[in-house]
Amino acid sequence: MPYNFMTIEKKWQEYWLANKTFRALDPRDAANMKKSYVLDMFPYPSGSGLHVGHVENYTATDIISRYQRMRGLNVLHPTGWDAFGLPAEQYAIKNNRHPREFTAKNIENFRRQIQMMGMSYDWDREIDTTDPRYYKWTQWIFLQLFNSYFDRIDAKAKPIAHLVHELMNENLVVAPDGEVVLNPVQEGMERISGDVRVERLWRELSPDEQRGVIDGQRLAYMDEVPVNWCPGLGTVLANEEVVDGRSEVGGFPVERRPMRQWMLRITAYADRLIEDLDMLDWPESLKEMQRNWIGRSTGATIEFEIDEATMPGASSQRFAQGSEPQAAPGPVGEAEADDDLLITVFTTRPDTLYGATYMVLAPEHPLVERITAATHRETIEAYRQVVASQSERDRTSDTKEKTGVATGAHAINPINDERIPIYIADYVLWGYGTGAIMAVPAHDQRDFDFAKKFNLPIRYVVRPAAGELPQDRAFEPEGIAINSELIDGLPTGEAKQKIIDVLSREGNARRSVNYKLRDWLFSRQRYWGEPFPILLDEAGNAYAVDESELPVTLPDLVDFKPTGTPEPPLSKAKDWLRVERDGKVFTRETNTMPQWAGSCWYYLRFCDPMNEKRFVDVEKEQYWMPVDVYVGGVEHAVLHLLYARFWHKVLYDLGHVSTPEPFLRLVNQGLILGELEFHAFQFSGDHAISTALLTDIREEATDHGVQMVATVTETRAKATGRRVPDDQVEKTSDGYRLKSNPQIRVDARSFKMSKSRGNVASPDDLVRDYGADALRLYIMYMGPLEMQKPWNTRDIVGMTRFLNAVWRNLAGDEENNKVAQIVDEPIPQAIDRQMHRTIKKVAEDIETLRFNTAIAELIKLNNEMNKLPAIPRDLATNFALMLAPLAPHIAEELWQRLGNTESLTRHPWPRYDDAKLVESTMELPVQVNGKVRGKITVAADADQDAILTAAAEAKGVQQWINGKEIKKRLYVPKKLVNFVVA
RNA sequence: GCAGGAGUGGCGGAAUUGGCAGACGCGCUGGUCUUAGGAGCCAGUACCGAAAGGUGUAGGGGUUCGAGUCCCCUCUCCUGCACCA
Repeated sequence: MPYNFMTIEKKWQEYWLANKTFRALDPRDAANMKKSYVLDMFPYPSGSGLHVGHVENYTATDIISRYQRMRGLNVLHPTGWDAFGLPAEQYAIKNNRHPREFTAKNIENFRRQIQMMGMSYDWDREIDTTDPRYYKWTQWIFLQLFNSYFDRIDAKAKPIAHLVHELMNENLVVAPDGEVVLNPVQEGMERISGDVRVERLWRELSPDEQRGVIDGQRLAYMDEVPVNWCPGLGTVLANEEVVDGRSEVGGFPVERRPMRQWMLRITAYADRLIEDLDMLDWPESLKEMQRNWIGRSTGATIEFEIDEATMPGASSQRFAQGSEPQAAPGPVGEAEADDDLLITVFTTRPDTLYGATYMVLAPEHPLVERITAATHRETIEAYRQVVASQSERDRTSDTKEKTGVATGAHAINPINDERIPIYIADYVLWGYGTGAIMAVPAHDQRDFDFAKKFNLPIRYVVRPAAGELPQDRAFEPEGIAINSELIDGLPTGEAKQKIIDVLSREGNARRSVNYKLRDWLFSRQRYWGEPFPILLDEAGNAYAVDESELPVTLPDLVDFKPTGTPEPPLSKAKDWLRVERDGKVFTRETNTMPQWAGSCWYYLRFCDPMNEKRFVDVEKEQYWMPVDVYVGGVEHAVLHLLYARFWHKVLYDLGHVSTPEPFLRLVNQGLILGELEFHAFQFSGDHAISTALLTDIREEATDHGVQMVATVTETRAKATGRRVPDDQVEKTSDGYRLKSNPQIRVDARSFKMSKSRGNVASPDDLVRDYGADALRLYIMYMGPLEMQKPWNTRDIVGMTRFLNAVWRNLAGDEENNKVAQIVDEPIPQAIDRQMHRTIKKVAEDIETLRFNTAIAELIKLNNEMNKLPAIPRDLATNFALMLAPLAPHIAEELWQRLGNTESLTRHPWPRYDDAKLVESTMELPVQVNGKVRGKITVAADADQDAILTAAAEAKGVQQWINGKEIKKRLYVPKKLVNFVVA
């Protein structure tokens, strides 16, 4: 009869809850305890409940937390619910329920499941992002963003009030493009009057202009941008919610259309978000993902004049066009004045300027209408319409041939005054750089392909430092400049500098930095999200709701369905909508915040979750932050983790938090895949196929669900795979084959768990069948935390056996009257040494998150205990303590049965004695020419000569060295002996 | 294409300042106890070989007394990004 995990686990879960065992102490109560903040990525409480991936995540941090409590640390280990979001809302609409009701039910289920796993959260700190007491502060932080701007000189956020102050004092002035810059007079320069580009003083602006300048600087601002509008769902969608031009939920078509939206100025933080990665202990791959996402590249912006003599009939008449372009994120303002027709390009290779033989504008570029020759208008317009109708995916498909059309206009290359034609083409993206390029076909493969197709000249201006120039493709690496008058012979690095220097004297170029990152589209036309704390006047100007009026609660709508138009559902809340302030009528902002909002700062709220006066108490924030270990899935590598860092930095700049980064150490747990599947491949019919012909094995969706298919190379036919049980499969030298018919090849692989595949492991079922402790152990034992690994239910039984054996050794089995013998005797020397080794190893392994080997050590020690006729009490005690972080329920029960009355949660981790680790003798392998031929056992303090002598005489060694010249005798201390013979 | 990670028995995986490859678990084989066992216990389990011995960490080459580990080349798989100028 195995131990009754059902009863024991329930008992201890109730005990922990009732006694608030895992409460973190506030700094004032913590004396001089060292703190540790151990955080999970808190769950979105979906309808399908806890996933084994959650269990992996939360078990890992639970082990760390429990271990650190035993180490005497004050541990903050909280959880909560990231509960706003589209799935709940969709479900509610479909089932005619309120999302709040559905969300509450899901939270309850998640809480039950998490508690059933024995997670040691401090439940007094539970957070729900949909609770007005929480989102009050989400709104408050939004107002911090709204009321701040990014000071480019100090590279940090400051209050808008400070900006106004500086403008009024004329330390800052307003540039023609609306940017705020240092007053040149203050810099000791004179303002040049009559220049179109002159900066203006604050007092020279009208009130409306002043407002425009201020609003244009806010970190939270409104702008007209193209968004993913999904008429079927009646909402905009984030890019990640759009798959192949259709909504991920429901599969409705998604179109790009410009809408006035709230944006957050994350681009201002691009550099700091990259630089500060260096101070973080995060996986290198994840840092790289963030760097790539931000996509910083350095180079130059260069201005090309348009040759107006070549624009016969070009007019400023507007084209009818579907989508309006987004303002260029590039640092150089657009040339607006009519007499100043310039194309600004960004390039990372200014050294190839002599090789620029044409230019390309993105089809959406506003200059296109102004420069297109009358003779080209029709083709240009037709092309622009084709592009506008294409989905993002069609447009960026990599197999696509280059397309484009000429505008008939020409530009002047500023370095050599050459006239070059201007095209539009969809391979130039409006959203990146300035939306225009100088095309250098000799040194950019894309330009090369385009030039070939349109018969444009290809001029090599860089040669490789060694070797030949290619003939049939672009030469992209750096090299030595050629055919480039001013820079001939210069290596690429110097050539770049010189070109920029020369051109910048004329004002035609400057060094610049470009980013892929765009400002964060922060509003959604949904009901189930945080309302913006914003009032709009009749002109559409935004005003912050007074802090004293927070939270702006989500109105309790009966009809919260999308309107079918871009008008958000909140516009139906007529009473809520209208607000009067100081005799003026305002309308509330009816967009809501995206799901990311709540998770951008939840880790701060955990420090002080009940505070009604502040989002987090100063002292508590200083004590707990930063998060010491943060564990979660890699799916949040760029979105959540970038957004949260951004918010944190804004709060840091404004003095609200004390650290520049929120998460010091971050670990991604590896994905748990479904069980290994075997698929046998054959043609339809019974013809076995020569399996060597099978290639490109993959999944394919059919009417009957997902199935495996493979291409048969020579015939280009398809073979389908049928799933077979593993006992029908054998491994051969050349992959897996069917036992019954070795002709048939079997493909073995694991897939992501999914309902449609039917390979989802359910924590509820597993806990019922094996218990929480066994499940925790199994998931941690599967392999290293960070690694992707396949599920295998069959293996869990190993952990069940282990726990049963521990139970037999330490608690006995009362029903079979085999009560374990716990004796108050000293621990026998051999097992004592192993116990000390285990104490050391398990601690090290938990600290380095190698839970799999920690468990292996405990299994080994228990296997040794099996052999003892009776278990010494100290050994039993230490074993229970070591097991506690990993399998807490059984450990508490054993601890109690060993005579302790209090939970072991804060009992000190057992100590090991270094002296006990050393052995008096050691066994050394003896190698001859690097091969092990024998073993010797010698005293641990034996000297080298004695060891070598013993080794030479060892059994099994003699025959390999007898009669041979020993060239070398190696003794690697405490490792081995090696004889090198001729 | 670019970037990052990985490749070790039938399966999951151990072993890293270079030093006994396969810890530990699953599975499997034999034995034992049992009315029975999805329980327990004992023994075995990388491959070839009767044995002696030989061969083995995706493949090839190199450094070294000694390489899963370090260096070079190649292959495969995973993950992310992808016309980013």
